[in-house]
Amino acid sequence: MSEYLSRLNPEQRAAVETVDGPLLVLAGAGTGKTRVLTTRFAHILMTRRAFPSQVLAVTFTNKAAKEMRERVAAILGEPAEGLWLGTFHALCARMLRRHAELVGLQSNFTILDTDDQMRLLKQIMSAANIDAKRWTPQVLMATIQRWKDRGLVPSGITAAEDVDFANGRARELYAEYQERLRQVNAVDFGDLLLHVTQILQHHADVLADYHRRFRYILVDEYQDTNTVQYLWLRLLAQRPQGQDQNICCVGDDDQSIYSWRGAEIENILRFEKDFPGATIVRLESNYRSTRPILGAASHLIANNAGRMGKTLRAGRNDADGEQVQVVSLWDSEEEARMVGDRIEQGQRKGHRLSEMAILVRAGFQTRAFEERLITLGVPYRVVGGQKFYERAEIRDAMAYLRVLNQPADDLAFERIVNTPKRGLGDTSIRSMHALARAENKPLVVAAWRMIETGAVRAKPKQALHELLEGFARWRAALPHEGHVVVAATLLDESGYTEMWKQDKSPEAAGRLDNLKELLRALGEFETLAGFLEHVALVMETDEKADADRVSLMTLHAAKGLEFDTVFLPGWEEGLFPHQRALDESGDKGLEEERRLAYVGITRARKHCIISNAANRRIYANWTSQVPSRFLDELPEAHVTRDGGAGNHRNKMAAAPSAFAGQFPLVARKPRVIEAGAWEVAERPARSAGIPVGQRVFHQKFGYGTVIAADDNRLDVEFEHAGRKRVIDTFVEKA
DNA sequence: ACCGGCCAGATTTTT
DNA sequence: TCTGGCCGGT
Repeated sequence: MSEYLSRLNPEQRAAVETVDGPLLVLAGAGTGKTRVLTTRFAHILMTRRAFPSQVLAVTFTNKAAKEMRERVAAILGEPAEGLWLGTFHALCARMLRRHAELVGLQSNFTILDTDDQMRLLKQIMSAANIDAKRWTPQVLMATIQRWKDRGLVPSGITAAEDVDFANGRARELYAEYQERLRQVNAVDFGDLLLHVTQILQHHADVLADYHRRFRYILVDEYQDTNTVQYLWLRLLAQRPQGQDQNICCVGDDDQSIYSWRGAEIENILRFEKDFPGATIVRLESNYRSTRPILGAASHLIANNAGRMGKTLRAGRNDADGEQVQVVSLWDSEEEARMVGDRIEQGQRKGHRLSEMAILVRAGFQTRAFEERLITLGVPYRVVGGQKFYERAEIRDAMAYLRVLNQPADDLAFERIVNTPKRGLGDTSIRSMHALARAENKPLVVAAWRMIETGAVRAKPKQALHELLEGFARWRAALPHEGHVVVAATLLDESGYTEMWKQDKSPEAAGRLDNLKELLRALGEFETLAGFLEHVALVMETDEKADADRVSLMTLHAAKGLEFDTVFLPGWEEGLFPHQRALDESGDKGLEEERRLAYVGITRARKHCIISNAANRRIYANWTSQVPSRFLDELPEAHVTRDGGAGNHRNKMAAAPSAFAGQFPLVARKPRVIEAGAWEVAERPARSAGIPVGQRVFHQKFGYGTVIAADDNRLDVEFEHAGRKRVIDTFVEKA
């Protein structure tokens, strides 16, 4: 037996060796999904069932694609060349470049970023006289994206579906948007899938060609596919009667957390119907986490209806371990202190910071933890957040490069024509637009025309002339000077770098560094066009995961990662589950939130600490928070509860737990420390019951008398500020 | 053409 | 509380 097969357990082997016919692999968290996928890929090649170019392997992220490529190469013992392995978008971009003319594009089309899309939509909306206050371009963009996710072209949208926006004009605006994109030879992300699907549907010869080419199809994270991705896959996988449909989809319905982006969990639930005769293999042996962690996660997710059904078993020999801990705290600041303290304790025990993570529901939550970690001097990194290629200076520079590459890229030209300021305001740009539209020519052509005809004032005219001549010069220099040198020259001569050198804001220096980094990245590509394609599709730089740092990120960003220790703060109603998910999607929304909780817990290998705060500052004021219903859904057998502060939901938890004190980490120590040493001046007494009639002092409102008390909230008649409701920890007895 | 002040909004975001 | 987008003044 081949060596690579011997390393698999029986269920994994079944998933690898079932090569012919449709196969769905339901892979629970930590069950070796990636190993199965890559081994299967290699197995197909090793057994000579197909050449590398005859396998189509699709992922959602570039990271996953990269990892698969590397691991397949490792098994094969040589770099895997000529593969069709990549993200949905990258593969579609590749296909679309080959057949662009079938949808009215040229093969050198531009892939727009969201800024460009937004600008285009704003133009279209204002041209259509839509009240931008009532109907925002953001909403229109989301609407169009959702249609594209569903594989709908403008003509495919029924009037009934078009009622939400601008009195049923969204469809018309969508059509106009698509038309404008075609005029500027550009596509947005959604178009990559949409156009290719259209091509495959309407051009039998093209489809037949891909059918001949792809003998095996592998799909990762199938639970996250949206409708258009599903259609695309089905078109490629479906074969005439009698031929095997060799499609293998790997996924986990319990980890579907992207419905708000158009993902359809139904796709995975419906697999057997879509592909009759499909085999289903379940991977349930978890090699990542301890038994209590698996027990907690399984018990929680069992509250969801409509699952494929799957039970995680502990596959590790050392699976016994510490209970999952639920810690209830007074407020969000105390929560941050608790997490910070435990991180320090872990550090003292020799745990690596890179093996600890704080996973939050919403981005704003990271701030409290950042502040705390800074105070403690604990290095951390925030994963996600603003990406390199989303920064303004990078987008500007990219726009310059796009114009250099393709003069007809109107959106890019528009972005930089007055950046840095060249005295070209609204008026000049609008007349430039008008001319371009009238003659159906790109903006640059219109700009030249305006210079020739003197349709602009002297000052803007000269600035424009200088810019256009610059582009001609830089473009001419490309062949002999190379793209890196030309790019550097361009940024200097256009005045762009000078703009940031003049800028006195504290970020300016960093921006100049980023521009240097951009040039370095550009140097790794042989052509400018290749670089632009890469940036449009990848949108991330290779992160150097060098230093030993705590990771801070959203639960969404954490999918697919794992850590020894995971902190899951903020388990409070309204925050997690998030109110908006409940409002907008009801029970479905709740179930997705629960899956998110499941994803969070299953990131942990050994220690999982869940917390909630009774009070949290949201925007300006303190709000009292009800503990999350998910806390009640955790099984007592695997959970230790500590700290009753404000735990209204579960009275039992307020009583000392039978396990309290058994583990050093569970002790109430953190709270004792903070009470004595932290913010004593500002936050003196923990209420300890302030009686009605008590005279009190408040930092902001001054002196007053308590007239009513309701749990932790006090109604106080202040001598100067009047009657206010305050949280009791904010006052002291006077 | 540009700057400063005011008001609304504030989840998640693989490409 | 903080930020970003829009409007009105210079």
